[in-house]
Amino acid sequence: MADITGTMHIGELAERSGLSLRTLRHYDEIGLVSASGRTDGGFRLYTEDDFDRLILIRRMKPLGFSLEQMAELLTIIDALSSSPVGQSEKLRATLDEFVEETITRRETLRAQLAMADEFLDLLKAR
Amino acid sequence: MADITGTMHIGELAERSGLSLRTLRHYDEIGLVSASGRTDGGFRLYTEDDFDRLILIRRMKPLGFSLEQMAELLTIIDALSSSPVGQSEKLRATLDEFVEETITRRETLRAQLAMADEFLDLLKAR
DNA sequence: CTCTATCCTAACGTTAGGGTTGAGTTGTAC
DNA sequence: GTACAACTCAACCCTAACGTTAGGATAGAG
Repeated sequence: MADITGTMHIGELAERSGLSLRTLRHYDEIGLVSASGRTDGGFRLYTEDDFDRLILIRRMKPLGFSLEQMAELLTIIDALSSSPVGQSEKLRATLDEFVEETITRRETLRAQLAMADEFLDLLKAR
Repeated sequence: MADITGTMHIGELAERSGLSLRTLRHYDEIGLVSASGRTDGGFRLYTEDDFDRLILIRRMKPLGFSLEQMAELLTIIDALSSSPVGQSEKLRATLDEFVEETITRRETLRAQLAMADEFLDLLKAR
């Protein structure tokens, strides 16, 4: 095995993250969260960092970002945290755009919640 | 023409409902909101009632029901409002199930909103 | 070894529409 | 009455984000 200590198979990651096996394989396929390694037999091996990435993604999902956008955002965050202390204006600008987008989408979510309540009242009135 | 007074073409309905032409045609195709008539030339004709149905659907959408489920619910509501005053236990039971489901989904929406806020905090902390 | 749970890839299916094409329809303008 | 712009039609292909088989291979306990 590629014995990186503290790795898990896809099943454990699925259970811990609450995402389906299919979803995890899909994320691996498109490169959103790739398995950090493989066993000799071909089983995906995931690390604790992979888990963290997934949690981030799960929090992003309700906002309706595409998987591609999420990948982009993760790339930016990674790059920012390992950048030579300064000199990353473009990254920060893009990050700020993301923050703006997120605020907008959050507002949409709030509006949807309101609509849901209206709808519930309507249903109950029957 | 099939001159039912107070009808509109698909374009007007689209504008008033905020839904796309494609969406309206799709809803017609699957029978979710069918045009109440057609011109001799084949243009869809929609009534004010069709508009009301659409508004209801728009309110349901954020809850994540499938179009099929929405169709079912609309059928139930229609049947209930035109039933022989009593005798509609099954319908009412199904309606109650819908209300339950709606409450659950509303809760999910609320949780997602919370996740969105967590995510925003996370982003801003960078 | 063998058994069972878990994992693999490959590939087609699904939902809710978006976009395009080429042809027909409406209603206004003359 | 005819021209014509604006609108509409059906039919098609396309997309994202998985779900769903199907048929095999692997892991690790006994």
